[in-house]
Amino acid sequence: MPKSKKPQGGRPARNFEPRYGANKTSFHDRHHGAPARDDARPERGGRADAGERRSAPAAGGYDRRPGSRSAGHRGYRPAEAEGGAPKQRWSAQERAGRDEARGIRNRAESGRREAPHHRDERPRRDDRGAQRPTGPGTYRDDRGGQRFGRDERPAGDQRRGFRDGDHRSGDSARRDDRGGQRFDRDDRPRRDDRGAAAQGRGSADRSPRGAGDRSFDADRARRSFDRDRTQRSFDGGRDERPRNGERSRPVTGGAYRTERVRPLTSDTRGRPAHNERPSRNNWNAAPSAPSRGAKFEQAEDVVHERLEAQAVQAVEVADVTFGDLGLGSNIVETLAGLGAAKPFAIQAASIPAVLEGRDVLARGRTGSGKTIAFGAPLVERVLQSQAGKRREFGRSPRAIILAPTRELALQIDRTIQPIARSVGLFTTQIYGGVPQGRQVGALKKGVDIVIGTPGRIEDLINQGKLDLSDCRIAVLDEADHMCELGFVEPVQRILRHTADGSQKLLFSATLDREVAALVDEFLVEPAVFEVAGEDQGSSTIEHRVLVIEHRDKADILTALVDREGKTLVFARTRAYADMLAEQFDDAGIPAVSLHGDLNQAKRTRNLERLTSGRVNVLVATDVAARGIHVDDIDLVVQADAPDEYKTYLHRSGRTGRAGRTGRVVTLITRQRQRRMTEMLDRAEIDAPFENARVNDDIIEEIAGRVPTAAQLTR
DNA sequence: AAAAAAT
Repeated sequence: MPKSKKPQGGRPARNFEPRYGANKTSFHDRHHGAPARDDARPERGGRADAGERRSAPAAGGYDRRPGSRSAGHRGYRPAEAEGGAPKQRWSAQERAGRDEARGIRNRAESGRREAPHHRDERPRRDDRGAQRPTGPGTYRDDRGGQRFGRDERPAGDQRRGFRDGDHRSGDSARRDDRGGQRFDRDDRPRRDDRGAAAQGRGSADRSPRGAGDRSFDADRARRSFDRDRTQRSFDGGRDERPRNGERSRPVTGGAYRTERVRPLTSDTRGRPAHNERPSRNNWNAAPSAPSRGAKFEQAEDVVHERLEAQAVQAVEVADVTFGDLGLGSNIVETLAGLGAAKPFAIQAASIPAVLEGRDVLARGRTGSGKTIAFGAPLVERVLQSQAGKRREFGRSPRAIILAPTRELALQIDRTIQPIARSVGLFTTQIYGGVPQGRQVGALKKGVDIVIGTPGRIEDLINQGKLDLSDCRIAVLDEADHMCELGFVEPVQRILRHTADGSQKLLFSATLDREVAALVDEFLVEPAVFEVAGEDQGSSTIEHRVLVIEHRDKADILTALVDREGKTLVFARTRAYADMLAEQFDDAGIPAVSLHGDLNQAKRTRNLERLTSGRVNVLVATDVAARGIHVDDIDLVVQADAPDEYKTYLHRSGRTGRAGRTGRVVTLITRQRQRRMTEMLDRAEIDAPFENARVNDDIIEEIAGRVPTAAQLTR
């Protein structure tokens, strides 16, 4: 797409959502199907505000618009861009997503064991097919299901009004409004764009798969075509894979199709908590789905069968190489240099799918190699899409990777940059807390892959300094987290700036229905992967819970971190993190903290101090809970127990990475035992609860200090 | 409560 239409017409039009008519109408509609509680939401104010602004852009908009109004000044944006103001009223889609996410969280936190009728207050969920009498097919269905049964919603809900029928009607309506120049895309917006990216530019010859690549892209288009035609019948008809128990887990993500990497073992554990756990089981409902165009079905099924067979025999996995998966030799070499000689399971599963151009949802537990799983094929694909083209000065990015924290964005770049550079592509980090200058400078020179956090990325988009219109791949790392309340809206807006039909990759160790809002709007027939057998039995992390007296807490913590290896301590608040770091320091144990109250320089430096081993103790808030990889943290201490099982999983996942051993200890008081039990149950973690006082041997043991060694080190 | 933009 020509760059020229970007800053002016293109982006604002893209943002504008004519589907719902005038603001007044949507406001009315908002009330129509929405329960009263909606009115109490704080977001409402913001939304209404945004809507107002948008309705009178020329008048009221300026005082709030950032940046200069005269050309040549920093932050200048042409007035026409006003229509593309970032803040908008919530679309039905967004609200659906928000409710979705909120519902999941609420259930996770409070209602897991509640009776099913609990959900009846949430009609949208129910008719998602969860309780549909049609049987397991409802769950299995990867088309209607994946779209969350848009055909099934009760009439009258505005949300459904938009979703009813082919979702493309909504898409094209929006496109129509953007102006005539986009009509050329209307018939096959998503697929064709993607196909063009790979096909039109000589990708196939470069691909190790050769001509196969071309057919895969064609396959994408065909599949989507098939889906459009046959969605209805799939909705009701494909019951061929009834899985026991699926109907009893209505809440979970059964709507997604899952292509298993290997047979699931955790499935059989039969924990009661599974009922309400929005993860694992339903993601594994079926190995591979014969749901696409029949012609290509077979080829793809073969691929998955192969993976499955290999995975069953763990030994056979070792036979797959990155090259086999479709990555070029430069990339393979670089991966080897990064220490990834052979693909991990999640990588073996997702790399081919990404290379095909499919949207992918993937869950692999912490430390299982997700970054490479999306990063390596992403680079390959960007490369293919540019094959034969000159890398122009000032070209706009072809891929974007979003992460929830700056440290994670940095870390992802550290992994992906060498891969990209090995094939002549450039990456840049775009995150807040640092001056824009360098980032903007890099963008001006031309960057192929952008890695960053939502705030700054959106900021630069709005300043007209980042153009995502040519961005054909978008990755959300920690996708479920990115779909949480404060995150999802900017993420959605950013994704809307990417090219029509851009490929979407969602990765997380705890991927669940929380991503529904995004999946619904942005993904087309995603492949869904998880690595089977990722239960505690196969984990290398040992979990323990210490039940302590509150007055002992400080001393016990100090005793726990007074040890040889690297220790990561999690605190609930920034202030407490600071306090603990200081306390440890005062006790002669060098420690630093990591949290959002620190400036970015300190954040980076403190994390680096742990990585480099200059300190062995880092006290962090949940800013460090997800994704952060420090090689050899062998003890994670939760000074405050987390509230959410997902947080527990991510925090504890800072240790025991890539098969190494690690230990997690959580401190709780007696009063918290019950909550803790429930949370561990959701996390599917067995951990002994042990009473501990300040000088108990158990603390020495957990710290890894046998008494004698302790004496030696003192 | 934390995180994510800058002001």
